[in-house]
Amino acid sequence: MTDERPGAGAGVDGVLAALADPTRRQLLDLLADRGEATATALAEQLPVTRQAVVKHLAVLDAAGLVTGGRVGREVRYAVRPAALDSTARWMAGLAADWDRRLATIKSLAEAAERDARRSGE
Amino acid sequence: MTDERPGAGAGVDGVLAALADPTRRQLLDLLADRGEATATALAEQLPVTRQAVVKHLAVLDAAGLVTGGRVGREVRYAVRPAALDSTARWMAGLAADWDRRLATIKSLAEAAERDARRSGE
DNA sequence: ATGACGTGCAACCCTGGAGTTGCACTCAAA
DNA sequence: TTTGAGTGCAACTCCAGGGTTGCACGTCAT
Repeated sequence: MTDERPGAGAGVDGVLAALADPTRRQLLDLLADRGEATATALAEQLPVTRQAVVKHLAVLDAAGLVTGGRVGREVRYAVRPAALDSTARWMAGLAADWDRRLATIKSLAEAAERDARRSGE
Repeated sequence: MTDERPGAGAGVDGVLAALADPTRRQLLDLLADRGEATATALAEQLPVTRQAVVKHLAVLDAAGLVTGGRVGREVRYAVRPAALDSTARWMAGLAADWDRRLATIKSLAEAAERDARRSGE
């Protein structure tokens, strides 16, 4: 894992799914603080087992929110803001799109009502 | 539900949890297209029951992504971009924050290394 | 008034994922 | 070469939630 998919804005649902879990968000926060940490170290700061942390890190890694690098006999994980950032942009774009569509629909509805008022009543 | 909590940046995890489900995203897309629709109408466009749609709409409503209004014997739902937009901002802020923290940590590490190199070796 | 349509409620499966435990493996230091 | 710390793998439990079915309740039109 930790593969660098180049054209990937496709990771959005992965990021969303990853961010949906509170423990995972907490994990990311811890990582952002320390810069680097091993699964065991992180587990000590959380009310869960190391294994649980490992699984979460795997999910985060698959979502591109985190990278794991081996140093000797331990594995250091670090946060990577890129995926989060791109998802944020995607989301902002979506919000803008909704606004656009809703505005269009609203204006159409108003026009239709004007027409109806003019001819029918 | 559909309560307008004013100071709410607290809805973020609600929005994330809501957005984590693909069906729910699809539902939001359909709603953004039509502007308004009933649960039954939406269910016809999806491979799931009306009941499933109702549950999803309840979740989306609780997350503030959707509003339900009663018109006669039917309930019209509409998308509301506000919550999505605020979450997007929150996310962008978080990404920026991570960047900041990582930069700080990196510079600290480099400084420490310089020191070590100067005195020790 | 009565049938048809739309909604609401409740009980019920069933899968996925969060979490655990136990053990085997690897690497570094004594 | 042992000893211990850190990791990896696998099987297992448990429950939240996505989905369904069935029925009761309101609401509009005829």
